Amino acid sequence: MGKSGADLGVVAGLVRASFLVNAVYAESAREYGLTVQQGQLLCVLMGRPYGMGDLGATLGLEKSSLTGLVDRAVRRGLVRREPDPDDRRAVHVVLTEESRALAEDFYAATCRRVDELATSLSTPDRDRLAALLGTIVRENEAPAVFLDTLRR
Amino acid sequence: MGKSGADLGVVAGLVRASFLVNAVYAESAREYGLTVQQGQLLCVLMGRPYGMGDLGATLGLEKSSLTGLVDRAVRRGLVRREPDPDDRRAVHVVLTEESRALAEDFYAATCRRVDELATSLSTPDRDRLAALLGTIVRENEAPAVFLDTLRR
DNA sequence: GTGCTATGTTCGTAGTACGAACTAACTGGG
DNA sequence: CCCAGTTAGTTCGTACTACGAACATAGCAC
Repeated sequence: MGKSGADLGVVAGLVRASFLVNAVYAESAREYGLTVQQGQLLCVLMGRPYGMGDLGATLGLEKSSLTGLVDRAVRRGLVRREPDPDDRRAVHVVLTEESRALAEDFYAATCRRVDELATSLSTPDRDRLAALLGTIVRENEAPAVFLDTLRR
Repeated sequence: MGKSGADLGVVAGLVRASFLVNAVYAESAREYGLTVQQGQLLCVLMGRPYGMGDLGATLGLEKSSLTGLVDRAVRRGLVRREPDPDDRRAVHVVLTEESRALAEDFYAATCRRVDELATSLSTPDRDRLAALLGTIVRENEAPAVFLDTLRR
């Protein structure tokens, strides 16, 4: 079976829903004077500091791309590079004190907006959708680009 | 209720699933020597020609951004600007003969990859997911950035 | 036919993303 | 101890993305 029947429905649904999420993410970022990538960086770093290597793997970027992203984020005071005490080549990228609040506001605003995309669903449908997407995310090892642990 | 319980599950699920879809889309585009935006442009134009205005609305871009995207696509022979016979200010952006095949290959490859994201779901679960995402897409009037009409 | 609006383009700026080439630091074998 | 090879990040050049402001034309309404 695999590729027949309602399959295209799933595919088009996923692609178009992604398009909506991207738009909402961009709108949120803009509201906070961030680019999408900077917003994503903040959301990742809310969880914990990362080395450049891990950060690139998480965001799906080449290291050369990441250097620039972090440079610009440093210039805007969003993050800091801290030396790794155990490895003088490595750095830890960390949120600054000022940007932690910004990151949390951005995160909350983005959650609210994404949540609103699903307002037309009933509570049980939301739960079903969450479970189905959860399976996809788990099976494909989507990195922690957006926290899940602040529920309630 | 609104913001309690498993809500964050839906939000994080949507955001992370989008991240997966974006990655897959980028991988597909790369395989065909396209940028993500050029791939998106081809997918939109597969349906029908668009004027710059409609195209910007569909892709969520300002007109000034679109001019450049179309310029580069023209330079690569992906699309053509045709004069609108009824309005000498307006143009229709159209796929070229050569790029139609490319667009269809890209579309098919992307479908395959996105489909693979959901291989761990049972057929009824896929149908449920398609229905739930369909509701979100419909309620939020997601534009036709990815065709849905080639279903069997 | 003279203002108003709509359709696109141009220009300047900032940011994104990549690969190739590079530097510095760690690591393991001898 | 030392050196070869690996690993962590940066630099550089190129192409592309996206925006707003300012612009030129063409249609439209009165």
